[in-house]
Amino acid sequence: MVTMEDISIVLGVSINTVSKALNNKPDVSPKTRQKVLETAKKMGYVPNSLAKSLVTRSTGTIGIIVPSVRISIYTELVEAIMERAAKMNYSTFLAISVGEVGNEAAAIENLYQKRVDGMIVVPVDRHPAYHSSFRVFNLPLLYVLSDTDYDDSYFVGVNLRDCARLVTEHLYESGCRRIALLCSTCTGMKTDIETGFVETLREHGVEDPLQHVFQPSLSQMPQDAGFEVAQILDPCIDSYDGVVLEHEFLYFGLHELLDQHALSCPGDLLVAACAGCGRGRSLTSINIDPQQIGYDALSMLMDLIHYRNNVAEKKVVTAPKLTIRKSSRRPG
Amino acid sequence: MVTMEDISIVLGVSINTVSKALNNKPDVSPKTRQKVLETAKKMGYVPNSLAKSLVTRSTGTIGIIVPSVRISIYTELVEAIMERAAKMNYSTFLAISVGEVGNEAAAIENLYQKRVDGMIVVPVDRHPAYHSSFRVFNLPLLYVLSDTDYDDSYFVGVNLRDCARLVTEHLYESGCRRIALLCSTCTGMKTDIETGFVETLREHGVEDPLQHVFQPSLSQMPQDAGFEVAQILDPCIDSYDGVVLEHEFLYFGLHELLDQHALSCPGDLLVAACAGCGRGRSLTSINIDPQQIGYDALSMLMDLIHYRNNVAEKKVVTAPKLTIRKSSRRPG
DNA sequence: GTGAAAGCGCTAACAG
DNA sequence: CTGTTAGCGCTTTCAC
Repeated sequence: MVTMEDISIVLGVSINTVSKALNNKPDVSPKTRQKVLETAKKMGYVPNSLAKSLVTRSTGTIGIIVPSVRISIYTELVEAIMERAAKMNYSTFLAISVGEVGNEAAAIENLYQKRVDGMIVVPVDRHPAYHSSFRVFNLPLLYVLSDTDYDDSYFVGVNLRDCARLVTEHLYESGCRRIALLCSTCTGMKTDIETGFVETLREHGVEDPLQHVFQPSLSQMPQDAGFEVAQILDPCIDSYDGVVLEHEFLYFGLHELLDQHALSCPGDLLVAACAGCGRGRSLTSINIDPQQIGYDALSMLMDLIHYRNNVAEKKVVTAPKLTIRKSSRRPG
Repeated sequence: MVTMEDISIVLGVSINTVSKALNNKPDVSPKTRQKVLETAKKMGYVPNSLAKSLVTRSTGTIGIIVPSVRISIYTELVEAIMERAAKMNYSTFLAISVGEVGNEAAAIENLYQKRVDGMIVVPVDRHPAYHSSFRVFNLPLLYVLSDTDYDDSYFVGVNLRDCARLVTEHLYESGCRRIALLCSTCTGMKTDIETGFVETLREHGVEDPLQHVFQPSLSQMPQDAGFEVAQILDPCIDSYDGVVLEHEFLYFGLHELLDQHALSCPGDLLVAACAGCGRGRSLTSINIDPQQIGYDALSMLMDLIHYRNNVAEKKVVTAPKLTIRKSSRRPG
């Protein structure tokens, strides 16, 4: 491996003249710089950013932690963030929490060891244990999509509780009286959505709302979770006339179940999802724009990294917007 | 930030006793180790892996470069690799090439500066310029999914040219005589697939096979590319009785086009895709298992990292397997 | 068992 | 403009 020292020896200059030349610092004569640049290229020099970061205390990397990249919301979020970060010459560590707090915490610790300049995380629950340590690390941390209970935290996303309220209320208004909630457990969105759902049911006089919440026994992708939850729902599907989905992907399982029971979706049962990108589907859902959230999150993180605590607002929360589609429109 | 030195001062021991204790090295008395561990935790010590890596010359990170994470093959590939890598205590830098050689090369350079222990890349074309530099870097590099022209390269994936041949031949066997190929340009799979397609057409006596290849003017996601390509195909769709898709996602656009022309898919026109995971669709396609490829790739990379050039085989290429579904089955 | 010293590759003062 | 010195936080000899 060729180092700055190697170059300095070849050229008979000091090692830090090389450093200055290579880093476009002033205080170096044009011809020296020229020569350094040339021989560096000729010798195949590639800077060692470990060494550089060690002294500058900045690595030019950020960390992103999401429950999965196979769920479209997260996929798009990640790609949006990465695309912009790359343009700003930041590299990104990606980590997958699989919706488990343990993995999330481990990833956090790991990324801190790597001395990332900042982190964007989709938190799995509302009170991550590591939260407080970030102040002592003095490391910018940004929660995204679903917020935590800490009000000293930075956040970009939506209020999932409100999403659930809006969606559930919509089903009531559309005439549903017996509504179920289907959840997955690995998206980190369950808690808030359940809360909003339960509240709304209670406001409508339902006694024990929690019994209408269905979730898989194990942590699985929403696509798969949908099928398991459908099985749990199977014995009592007839007693419901409305279904709220935590995530649009859960629909795959439900759809199959409805088929088996010869139930039609907008006919016998209305369905609406709390979170979805809603591309090319006929499912009523809250429209979440992961790309926009990603962009906002990244620019906020960059502010945090560069100006520390001088950011305008700590929380950027988009108002939920319901897009009504076929799945919740009473035919006729 | 608390360092080993801080701990050593508090405990009145030498700094490298702390190092040994923290790293489970022998040559340290049980009680010293115990005390070090305790105070380290109490003081909130988190090792600085930059410093460690600088001396050990190993970072515990790998880099992955894919054209996009919004294309299911790559999504699953990435998630599979990351999941396993995390279990082996490797962190992963992810980079997106958007199917452009420039981005790919930039990402490579960047990751080398970060001194990753190895890289897995889905190459955008068959002769990446950076290839030769890897030997001088002595950095394990593994191409995945589609191979390059270098036979000193390590590779895990399929032979996309064979895939294209198999698919095209299948359409001929099913009775098609005028076959078109629809490509996207950002997946890094175009070249090989085009080659296989063109060869097969030529073998069947087609004079100028290239004129039956359709691709978008710009680099876009296959989903979107499908719509643009469909437009290009629009004037002459009637003259085809078979369509080969580079990627199953291109079907979205084609489907719309067929609708507009009141053409039915297995009826008037047969369709088959060269690459797809084929989940829940009725599209004939080569079944690629990105998860398996990811696993194989990672374990090969680990071998390269740990045992350098002593890996059993340089190329692991899975034979393409065609799954025939509704889209290419003549009705009746 | 433990400590002192050297050094990984680089940047950041400061002198000259 | 250029060179010298002193680290960044850690591991690695090698004495004791």
